[in-house]
Amino acid sequence: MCHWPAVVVATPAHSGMGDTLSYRSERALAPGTLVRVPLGAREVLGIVWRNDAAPPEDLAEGQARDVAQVLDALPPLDEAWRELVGFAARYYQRALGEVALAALPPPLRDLDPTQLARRLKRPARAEPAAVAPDSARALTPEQAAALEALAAADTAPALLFGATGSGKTEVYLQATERTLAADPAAQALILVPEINLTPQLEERFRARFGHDTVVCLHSGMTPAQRLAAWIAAHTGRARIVLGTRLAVFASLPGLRLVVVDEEHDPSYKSQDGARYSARDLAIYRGKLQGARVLLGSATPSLESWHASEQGRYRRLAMAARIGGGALPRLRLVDMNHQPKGALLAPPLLAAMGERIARGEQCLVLINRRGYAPVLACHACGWKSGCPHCSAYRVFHKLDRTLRCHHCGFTQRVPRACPDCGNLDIEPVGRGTEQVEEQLAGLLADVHRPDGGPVRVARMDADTTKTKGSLEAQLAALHAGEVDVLVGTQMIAKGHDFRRITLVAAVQPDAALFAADHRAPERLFALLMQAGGRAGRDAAHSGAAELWVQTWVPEHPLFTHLRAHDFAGFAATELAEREAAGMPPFGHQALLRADARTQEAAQGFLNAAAAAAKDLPHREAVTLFPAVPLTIQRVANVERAQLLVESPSRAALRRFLAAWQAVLLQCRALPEARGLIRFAVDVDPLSL
DNA sequence: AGCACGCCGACT
DNA sequence: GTCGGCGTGCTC
Repeated sequence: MCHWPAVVVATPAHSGMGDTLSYRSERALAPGTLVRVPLGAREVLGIVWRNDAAPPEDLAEGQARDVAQVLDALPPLDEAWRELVGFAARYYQRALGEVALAALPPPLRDLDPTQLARRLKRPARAEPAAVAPDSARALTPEQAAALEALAAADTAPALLFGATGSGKTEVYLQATERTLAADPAAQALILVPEINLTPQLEERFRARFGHDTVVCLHSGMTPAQRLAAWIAAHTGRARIVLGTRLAVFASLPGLRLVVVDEEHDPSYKSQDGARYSARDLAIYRGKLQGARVLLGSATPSLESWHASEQGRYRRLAMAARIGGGALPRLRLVDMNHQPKGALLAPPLLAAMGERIARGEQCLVLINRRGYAPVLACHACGWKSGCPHCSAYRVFHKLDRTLRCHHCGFTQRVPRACPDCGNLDIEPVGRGTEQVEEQLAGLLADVHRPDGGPVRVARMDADTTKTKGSLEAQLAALHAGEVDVLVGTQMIAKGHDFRRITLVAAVQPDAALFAADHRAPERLFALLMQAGGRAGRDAAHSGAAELWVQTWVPEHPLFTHLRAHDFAGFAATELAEREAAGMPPFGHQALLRADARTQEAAQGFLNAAAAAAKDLPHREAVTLFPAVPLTIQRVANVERAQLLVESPSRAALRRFLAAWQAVLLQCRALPEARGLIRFAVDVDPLSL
């Protein structure tokens, strides 16, 4: 008796192969079983998707090869997991095999059954479950109400709309606690947007639930750590998985609760490979597996907010800060009335000086790292363009380099203008390095309570790239060794800074006029989040301020920000979206192309549009002409995209599915000569 | 995606 | 004369 398992292996959609490959096996293999199968000259990891009684008809006699090995030390991946992966592949227009294999921890790919068995036998590290005494268990009335609502029979996803400092984390902890207590096999998945945010949450969860109950899953872990964590989740030994977007694919047979913290954060959308949204998949997974889904944010995505307005999600609001502290007061600085060229306006500097003199801390936010975004020659007009990208190289003064932030191309700063030899080349615009450098001088007259000079520190991707440096810098801040912290948006996120009473956004205006329709939404979230860093200590919160320097103080975004009125802001934005047929009222996908030349990229896209003429649901979608990306060339690759819109999500998905085969044919067309790759981005975050 | 096979430039 | 550049094609 012979079986014909249909096996999924790692083949991208571009391979033009079917979803599964048929192999031969002596044994019946349950769906979800991991196997090693021959593929060409290699032997690769595969997942049994079905167990067929006969080989497919189109497979010539004797063409099927034998399953090489069965990794049966591992329980098969359950049906819910396979359905999640299948859905993600269909929805995001990628090959099933690519999504399925990418969802497994990388080391699993080259482990034979013996090695795997050894890994499984390895006992869990016996570290003491240091359950710390818990000080934060007392709930505010709003937290208690949110937890009660979450426990109700209604299984619709819940949107925890909680102000910064309202205690969302405690709600996550107690929701998890209740979930685990209700069922000895229950598991919980906690998603956070950034690796940086896992350590502090990990600590809180481990303190409450014990060390071995919790495992982390994110791309910053070593392959061996990831494998161990994945196995612990898959076998049920770990009951809480805490991780970034890739953790949404963790195998969790007992999943009963999914938390998506800061659900509005764009990091949940993958930008390469299958471009999935971990937040959206978490919702789907919850439905699939009968798990509660809890989305948390002080500034929800307009998609989630809209769903909660319609009643598809339950909205649980927590407006009050723990300890009754007030949210920071908005201070807008109209830059039209400030001295020309001022980096920080005098009133802002004065306010910072007062705070520092009182022993309080300030945060200065500027969303550009480096010293200046461009270096320019005023004699001939030369600018520090990148030879490989259509972007400027950023001037980094500390190491005297010009660095392209897109392709990484780095050179020493030229002594003179490379074009005309003029010695007088100057930085244009400002970045974190410059703000840090100048602040020391601007605050020279200010003294700390102990009489010492003001201490300014900078935190951005450049100062935190070595391991442990982020932690060290945060520790220094907590210890009060820093009076002013200058940084990019990484300092706005999540971290709990007790003694900060003033947060300043130095030049946020660019986002107000960006072509990207989501830019205001992101700016609002960033400013709310940044402001939320101030006044977390209730004793100081009365005086907490969020300063924003702007050339357009009359912008409606600021009116809503001043009132901490997210609902008002969302209503305005949603009205605009509705009028324009944009998400969440309409649905979008992008077809993106990378090529040697812009002509080839656009040639492919336009040919693909033309070839879509007779496809199903073509009349339900709008195809726009191909256009170059804002940054048209990166690392000598030309980039273009084509927008697809439809009022119907289902029609869009079906159209895209039918289009896939056509796209493969279009790459062979003469007008696509020079095409390097293409990809479909469903529900893109930026156009 | 890998990994083969396959046809044209600078090296031991 | 070979090593190796990446173009094209295949993988049950």
